[in-house]
Amino acid sequence: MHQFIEDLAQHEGKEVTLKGWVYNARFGKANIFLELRDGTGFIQCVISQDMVSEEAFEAAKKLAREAALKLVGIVVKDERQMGGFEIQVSALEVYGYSKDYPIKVNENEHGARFLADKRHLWLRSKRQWAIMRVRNEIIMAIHEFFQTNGFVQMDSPIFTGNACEGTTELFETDFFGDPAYLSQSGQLYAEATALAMGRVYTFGPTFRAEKSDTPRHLSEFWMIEPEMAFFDLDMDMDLIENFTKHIVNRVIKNKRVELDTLGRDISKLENVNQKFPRVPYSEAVKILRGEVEVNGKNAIAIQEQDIEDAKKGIEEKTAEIAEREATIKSGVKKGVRKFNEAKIIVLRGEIAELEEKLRNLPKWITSAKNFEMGSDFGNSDETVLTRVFDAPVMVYNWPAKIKSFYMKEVDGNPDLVKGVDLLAPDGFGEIVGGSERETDLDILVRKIKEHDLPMEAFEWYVDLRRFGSVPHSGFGLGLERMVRWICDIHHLRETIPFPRRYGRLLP
RNA sequence: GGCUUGGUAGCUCAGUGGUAGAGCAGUCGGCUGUUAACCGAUUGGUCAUAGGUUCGAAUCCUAUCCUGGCCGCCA
Repeated sequence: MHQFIEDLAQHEGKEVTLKGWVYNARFGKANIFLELRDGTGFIQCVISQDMVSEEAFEAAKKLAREAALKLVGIVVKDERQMGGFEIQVSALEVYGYSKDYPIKVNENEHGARFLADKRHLWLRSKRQWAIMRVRNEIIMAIHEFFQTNGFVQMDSPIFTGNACEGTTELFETDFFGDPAYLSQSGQLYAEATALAMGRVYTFGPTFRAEKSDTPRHLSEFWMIEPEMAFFDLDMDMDLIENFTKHIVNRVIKNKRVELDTLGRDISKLENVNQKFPRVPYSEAVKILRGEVEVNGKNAIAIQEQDIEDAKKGIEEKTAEIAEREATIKSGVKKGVRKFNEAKIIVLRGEIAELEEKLRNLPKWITSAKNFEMGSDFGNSDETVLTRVFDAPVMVYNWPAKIKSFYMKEVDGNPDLVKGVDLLAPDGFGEIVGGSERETDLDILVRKIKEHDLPMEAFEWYVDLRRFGSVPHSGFGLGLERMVRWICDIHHLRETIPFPRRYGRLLP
């Protein structure tokens, strides 16, 4: 039996056996410092020449990044270390050596393509480790929330015979000779199970065949879809708010080390602990256009300020590069030169990002200012809109024509439907989409026809309105989008172990 | 699908008409506690591919392929 790094505080001063991999190694004449990882954490292990056998020290000299080994040693308190402890090694045994490990300790020194090709190894990096641990915590928080609130998990099928909402492109497969499609949503099935079980949720993979090559899309992702009988839109929004708060607070409580590793500003996450603003679509449009301010903040003005900040940033960074280049040319020691050269590369990268911003922001402002009442928010519109809030914001009562057929009409205003989107702050955009469902048989049938959907494929769904139709609501959460927001990650490809997206099927 | 940035050593990049460069990784040596360790030395490149302009092309032009980013479609 061996111990795990995350439990070492319980073993202070005692001997432990650890099994893991060398994350990084530093070699001195009489001391070798191994940063060991075992999946539960990272810890520095010191191998001193006079504390281990000659054979063991010789074996340790040959270790390189990602070599696998067992080691025995004493847990020693050391304030300099990240976890507060280190291991003074007394014995070690190598399982497998490793040579020329391709991924650097600082993974930022690699391009996206290179890392994607090495995903099977990239997952061993500290940053990826932290993301996957947060992802797991989010999954646990989701199950905990529903399981302790009377919900039953009811899986929806992955093979389906029809396009559920009739819009998105699906992956077609062969089901004993008939065409079958990989599920793009479990919602319609969740409605059926909710009317059987009361309150349910699905938790499963979802597939979309759109050729969307963006930071916010995957071809295969995980979706959670609760559905509740006897629930209206207001209750749905309450649930979305409580659910989101529960997840974020549990991650903050249990995954602090991982969030710190990711450099996540936790105070921003703590902003969820306030009432989420609830804004009708029509009001959101006015905010987006800059016609209405929120807490003294104007959406358009914030973007214009961003442009000025970006320009200023480019000037400052350009000046700093010139200064550092002059320092290098003036003839300095190698260490100083190297330091400055590394800084210059980082600065150039930052300038490239700011220039990208300068190319985009004017387009975003134009899009926001000229936004037409009745159309759907684009990605940049969501970013601009959410900048005036510091908590997630719920936009509700949407135009019927841009939402799905199953959403319930707003009483007295059939042009609007009782849908709600939860938009995360800081430009992370839509995380949750939900609605109160249409309960009236005749209206639902009319809408299916209006959307040109094949009635025969929806007969079973319409049955739900024939036999004890009740008000019911639900929502869908994209798991990876939640991970992305909580971890503050730019691209969804880092939020799932093996991302499947347009142009990427391996590894 | 549209717009756009790039392709130079295993990795990340500089070089923009005149002899192919740096850091990291690798290899060798040094160093009594290192934190992306440090110090010294060293290996490594048909400058994406094809064609063109030129006395001379990594650099200019054309085409093709690949890549990063933004938008659209959406969770």
